Amino acid sequence: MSRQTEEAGRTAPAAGASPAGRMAAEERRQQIVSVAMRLFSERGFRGTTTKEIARDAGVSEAIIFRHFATKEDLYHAIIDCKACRGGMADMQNPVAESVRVEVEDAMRRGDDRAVLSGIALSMMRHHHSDPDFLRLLLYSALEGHQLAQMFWDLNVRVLYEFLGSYIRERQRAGALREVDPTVVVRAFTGMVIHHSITSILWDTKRPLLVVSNEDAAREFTEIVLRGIEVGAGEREAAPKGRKGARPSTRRARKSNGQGRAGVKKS
Amino acid sequence: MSRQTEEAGRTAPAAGASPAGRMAAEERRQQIVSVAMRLFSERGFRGTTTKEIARDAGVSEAIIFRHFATKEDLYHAIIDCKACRGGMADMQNPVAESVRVEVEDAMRRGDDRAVLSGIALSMMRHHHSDPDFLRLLLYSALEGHQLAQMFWDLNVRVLYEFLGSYIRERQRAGALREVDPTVVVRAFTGMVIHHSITSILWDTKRPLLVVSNEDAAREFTEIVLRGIEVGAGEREAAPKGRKGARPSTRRARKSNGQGRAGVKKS
DNA sequence: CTCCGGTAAGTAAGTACTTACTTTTAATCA
DNA sequence: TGATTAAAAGTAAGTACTTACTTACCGGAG
Repeated sequence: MSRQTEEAGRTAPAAGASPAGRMAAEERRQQIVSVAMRLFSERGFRGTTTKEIARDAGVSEAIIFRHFATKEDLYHAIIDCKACRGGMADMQNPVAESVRVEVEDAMRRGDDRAVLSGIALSMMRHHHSDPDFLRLLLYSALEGHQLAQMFWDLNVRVLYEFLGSYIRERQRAGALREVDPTVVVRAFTGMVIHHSITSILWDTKRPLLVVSNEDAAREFTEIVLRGIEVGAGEREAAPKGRKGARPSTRRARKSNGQGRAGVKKS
Repeated sequence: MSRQTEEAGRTAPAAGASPAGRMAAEERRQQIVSVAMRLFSERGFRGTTTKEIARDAGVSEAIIFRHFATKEDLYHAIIDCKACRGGMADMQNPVAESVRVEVEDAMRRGDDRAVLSGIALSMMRHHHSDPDFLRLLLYSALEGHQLAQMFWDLNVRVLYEFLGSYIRERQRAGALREVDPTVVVRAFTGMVIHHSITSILWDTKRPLLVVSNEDAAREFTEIVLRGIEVGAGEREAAPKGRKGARPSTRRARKSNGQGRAGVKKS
């Protein structure tokens, strides 16, 4: 008993503002969702108890179940609140919208560096500003909840099509060499996402690499772009590898045409 | 139930006649560890019950606690069995050893492509041959268990030093441009690990990219290497970014420690 | 008064872990 | 050889506690 004194101030009848006394239903609902999201992201869905959520929200456990029929329901509320947002597909988010406009503008100019680093920076900023969401997503993927699938379809697939078709276009324009665009997208997003995950999840104490988001975005962009630009000596020639390496483009295009690599039904 | 007939035939120490139920202690211990590892990797440590482990091992729950004092103990047995193995640091593993020899040989020859694709291929093969371990690691990192930290220190740190110092050496030799080697390692491992995680964890149905480990290793290697090789027109010139991009090397070299000329061997 | 946000005190089904007991195995000894 | 014995593999049925979820009842604002 009286365990909630620490957090909620126990409705504190004192004249001062009671921090979490009585809330309107919708307000309380929001608060529970946000507390639950934090805890799910820390301990996973299975690893979080409704009692913990209640304690952190400063209410009794029964309140949770007044607002949400089941724990699973609470999870779905989080999805509704979060799943669709946060990626390039998020039209509602004004920040993401401005990034999209900026990136699409760079696309029109053919400024590959601005395109890639714009995307990378927007992803990294999102990851770092909302690390809980990254953890939530990872847990969701491991635990097999639908948040992961939803995020994948709503954001990742969109990004692959968006970036992939841009790369294809630039290849037709002769600016980029012939590599499977899907491989390039995977490589690029791999750098970015792995960097975020690493610095948020693993590399916290004694970090191997400390770099600002801006610098990281610039470096990654530079590596990938140099990696896929047509070289000085291969402007008009057949797309061949140099320096005695295997002509790696051949294989990739083969695996592309051979089956269902990358390109979907369209 | 004859659930236990599936795994681990019989005890075999004395003349046959073991009715497939009873095992020698060490054998049973091993079996429990392997069952637990599978379940932990599927549902996480918190999400797996000792009852489930017992059922899948075909014994009663009490047997688990005869072999392992606590559930946590069982987790530590998994660490002992798995944590140190599986990376470049694993000297016991003959396969990893041969890869290491191969890669070090390529390093001596200065064959950058063989170095990078050898490392990438070995990582990817390991991920795909033991996907449980990848999931276990991710769960471990999220749940804050020490397996993650141990793996990080024993494998990731080693790889960063190993690859990083090679890149630094090749930069001194004038073969690679001046980027922070740590950034390059992060970019490269990011491609590889993200690709593994993506294809194992997320991209299972309707995959965005289907590519063999060999092709992926070659493509990633090609992108990164072209990305960090000195360009045709910048052999002797000061290392500057081109195409109007910022000179991204500035920051990176600062954190690197500004390597002097001093060519080693090639 | 009467909603309605809030609580205390449940419940049944888990949870990790234990106890008390039986069966199998293999070495020992009359 | 074959009965004796002790240790180890195994089990059924617990214990104390936690879990998601319920029920019955407050009390202050409109």
